[in-house]
Amino acid sequence: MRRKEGNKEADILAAAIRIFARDGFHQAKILHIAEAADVSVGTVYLYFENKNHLLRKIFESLWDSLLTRSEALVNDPSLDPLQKIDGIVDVVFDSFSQNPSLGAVFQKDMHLVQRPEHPRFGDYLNRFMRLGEKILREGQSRGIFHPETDARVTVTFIFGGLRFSINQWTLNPVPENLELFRAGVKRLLRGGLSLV
Amino acid sequence: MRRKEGNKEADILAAAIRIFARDGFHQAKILHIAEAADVSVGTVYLYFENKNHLLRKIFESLWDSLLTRSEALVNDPSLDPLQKIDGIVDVVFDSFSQNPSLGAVFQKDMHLVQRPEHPRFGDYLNRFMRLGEKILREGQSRGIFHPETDARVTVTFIFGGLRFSINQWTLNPVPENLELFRAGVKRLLRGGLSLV
DNA sequence: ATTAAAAATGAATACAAATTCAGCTATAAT
DNA sequence: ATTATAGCTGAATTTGTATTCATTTTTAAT
Repeated sequence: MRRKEGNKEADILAAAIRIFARDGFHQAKILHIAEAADVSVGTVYLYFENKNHLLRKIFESLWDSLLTRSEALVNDPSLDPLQKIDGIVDVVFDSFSQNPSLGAVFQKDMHLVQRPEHPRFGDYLNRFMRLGEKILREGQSRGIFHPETDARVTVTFIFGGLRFSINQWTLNPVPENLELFRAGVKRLLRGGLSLV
Repeated sequence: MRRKEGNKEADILAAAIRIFARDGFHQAKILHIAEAADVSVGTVYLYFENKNHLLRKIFESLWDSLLTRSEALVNDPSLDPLQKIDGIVDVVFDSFSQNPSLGAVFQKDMHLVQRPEHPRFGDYLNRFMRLGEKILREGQSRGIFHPETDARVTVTFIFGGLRFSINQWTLNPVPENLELFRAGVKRLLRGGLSLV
């Protein structure tokens, strides 16, 4: 028998993230992913059924990580709602800080898996949104958030803002800039623009 | 000679927006666009060089409209910075209220034209962002916006939030929901989440 | 009525790239 | 040393669809 050397599955997945980030899913060529992973084209198909599965795997593990961390945060009774909002911002930024390419894929290609034929991915997003809404409603019922805030609308806006911010950061992914985004977003969410 | 009947160019463009919105640019078939526009495949190529040009035309006219209206708003001396922020929100929502499909394309396919080989589209986005930053800095120098707000970061977040909000609205594009988004976003931007 | 040429058609073509698979390679077991 | 077989390769195949263009249709002018 022959033994597998290294971890080709992980190498291919990491390469796919880089190539999808650079070229976008549909422009990305399997040959380029194979080259970036230092394997042959055929090997990509030994580990992944096809190109679409590659993308789905990327989003599955991303959502798993985002949801696991966010759920822990939301259910932590030692945190107040404002700390939970900051925590969600941290969860999202920290999920991409070590892998800017993943952030670019998250922005550019999420809609490719979010289709009626793959309800799983719609569920992921809904679960994430519901966590956000839960924080907002908790803050409202405790009297520390504006009562007239529409939770659904606000969470949608925040999700879009975070996602695009991450994508813009990936254009020049230096850690200092991510910290600027992190602080700026928290500031805006807490207090808004207006001084009064 | 034969005379053109109707306005096929406009019909094709409108059909392309619908099909791109439904299927995404790369999944969309020229045949489906032709059918939706009630013309033949060949006719699409009489009016547009190729599929990419179709997408570029959509974004060109969208950006022209967004920038023209936003520039007028930002340069209106009768408005204070907070009114200008509300105005930008209105400009964006109003640009899609009559055509939800355009909103879906704006979210899903913008990155396809935003590439180094088409600097024009990078410029459009930059111009739009600079208008937003101008409003924020004006508000800060007038002492009505938080001085520690980072204009670039904040504008990026707002842009992403608006774009994703529009896209979520297009999933169920009833006017009442758009008004919920409009009011909710303005509320959040003005005062943030926290009551204190 | 006939004609000229613009407008429109859609079957045929071209082509890019995803996917396959027959053959090759490396290694664990004997 | 030999063998069996899992792991890997990449040229050849298949597939899907964008694009072309020879042909047909329409209508304005004569």
